[in-house]
Amino acid sequence: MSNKADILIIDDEAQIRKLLEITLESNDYLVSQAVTAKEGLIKVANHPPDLVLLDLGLPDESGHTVLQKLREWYTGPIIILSVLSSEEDIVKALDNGANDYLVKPFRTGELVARIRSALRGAHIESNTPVLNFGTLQVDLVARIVKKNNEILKLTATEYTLLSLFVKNEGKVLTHQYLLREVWGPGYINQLQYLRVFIAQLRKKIEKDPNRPEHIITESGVGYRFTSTE
Amino acid sequence: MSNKADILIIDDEAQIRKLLEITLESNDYLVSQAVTAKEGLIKVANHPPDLVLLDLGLPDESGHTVLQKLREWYTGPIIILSVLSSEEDIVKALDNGANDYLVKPFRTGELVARIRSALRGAHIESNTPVLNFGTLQVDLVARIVKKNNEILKLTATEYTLLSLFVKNEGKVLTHQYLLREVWGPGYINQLQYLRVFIAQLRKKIEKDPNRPEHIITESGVGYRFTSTE
DNA sequence: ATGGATTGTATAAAGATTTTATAAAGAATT
DNA sequence: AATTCTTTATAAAATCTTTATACAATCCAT
Repeated sequence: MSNKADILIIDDEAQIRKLLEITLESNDYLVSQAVTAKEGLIKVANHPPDLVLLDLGLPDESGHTVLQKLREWYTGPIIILSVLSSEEDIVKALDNGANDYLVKPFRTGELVARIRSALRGAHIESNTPVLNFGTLQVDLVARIVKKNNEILKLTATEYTLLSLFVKNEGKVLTHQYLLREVWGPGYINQLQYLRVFIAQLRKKIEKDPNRPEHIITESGVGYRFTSTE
Repeated sequence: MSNKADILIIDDEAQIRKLLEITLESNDYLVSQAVTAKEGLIKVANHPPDLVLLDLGLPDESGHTVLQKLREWYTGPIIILSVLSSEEDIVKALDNGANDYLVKPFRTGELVARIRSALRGAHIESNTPVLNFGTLQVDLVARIVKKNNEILKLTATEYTLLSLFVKNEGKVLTHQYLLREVWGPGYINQLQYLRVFIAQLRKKIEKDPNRPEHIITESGVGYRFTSTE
């Protein structure tokens, strides 16, 4: 366990990656690299770095999409590097959870200072894409749910519902909110949908579906997800 | 009771201050202002804001010095706004503890996005506000009430009533007001409803429901919620 | 201070609403 | 065409709200 911070560069331009590699390594960082969005997401999931440098102009997927996917679970700092200099792009990236945004070409000294600043502000958190709730495990990246280490077969709707719950552990989620998020704004009156799927989810994830420990009913309001510990 | 973040502007240019004031207030922030370094430091000390916007070109003292003095104890986000665009200035400010650095003239949309990002990182918006009243805890966002750290099971009506009380701690709430807010305008004569639910709430939240410490009867008028400390 | 009127509390059964369980019909996917 | 998933429907169970009644405390005029 070295105390060097490791930084993942996601950028398709070889030149930029080389420049960043040299700059960062001479500043005592561990550097890993990814060329495509897909590769980047896999690398972050397999070995979450202390910081991500993300280019918005990737060949396979929009950088904004990558950012959103990362932010579903990755809590470390993400700094955007991009040739796009419009206010729209900058605001969008920052609001999607980027910590900083530098327009290419950038000055390496400034980049390194901004990296230092971002790492300083980063709270070291668990930061694993796998969330544990007693005997229940939820992997938000792989979209895999396990009970007692056995993979559960959830339908798309069931998974969407469960992911909302685990991302908001402890909070009461109202019927309306859940219906809007899972089925869309036009379905906030279809309370019955929700009831059926809550029952199905409980049947799958609870030890005893008749005495649920994870999905708690808040009568007249909604449901709350709790961990048993 | 407002949860607006408050932002302190330290800048000697009246024009900039006015521009920032209008921009920030229209984005629902509370704004205060200081014209000199000295005034700025005093204001931060007297009432630490959630975020500081600091100009480097102050008349009485260098912005870098102000930054260093602030960082001796102030841990909230500081964003530098400056006409100085040299890498040296930027690196110096960031290494002195600034969270971000924008070169003037800046785009207001970008500034506001960077403010949101900085506040997000400072966990100002994210942590749900938990109100403490002795052994009683109320989390209005998660909709969870705890007594001695145990989650209480409140019905929807009980929770609505309690939330009115905690939002108006110390104030006498009249029977009429409570009936109108909880049951609706058509129920202001149903004093009995209120009495039943006050009794139920007391049974759940009070140490000794016969000698209530939180929900105090104001005979002939209404009820008042108090914290025991 | 006493007694009657008002205001407040305690309790529980009746009524209404909400939730669960179950399963069949309809869509979508493979 | 078969399988899986989603929607709709219905009945039963559980929970919550309303209503009713009895009793206690407080207030106020005598």
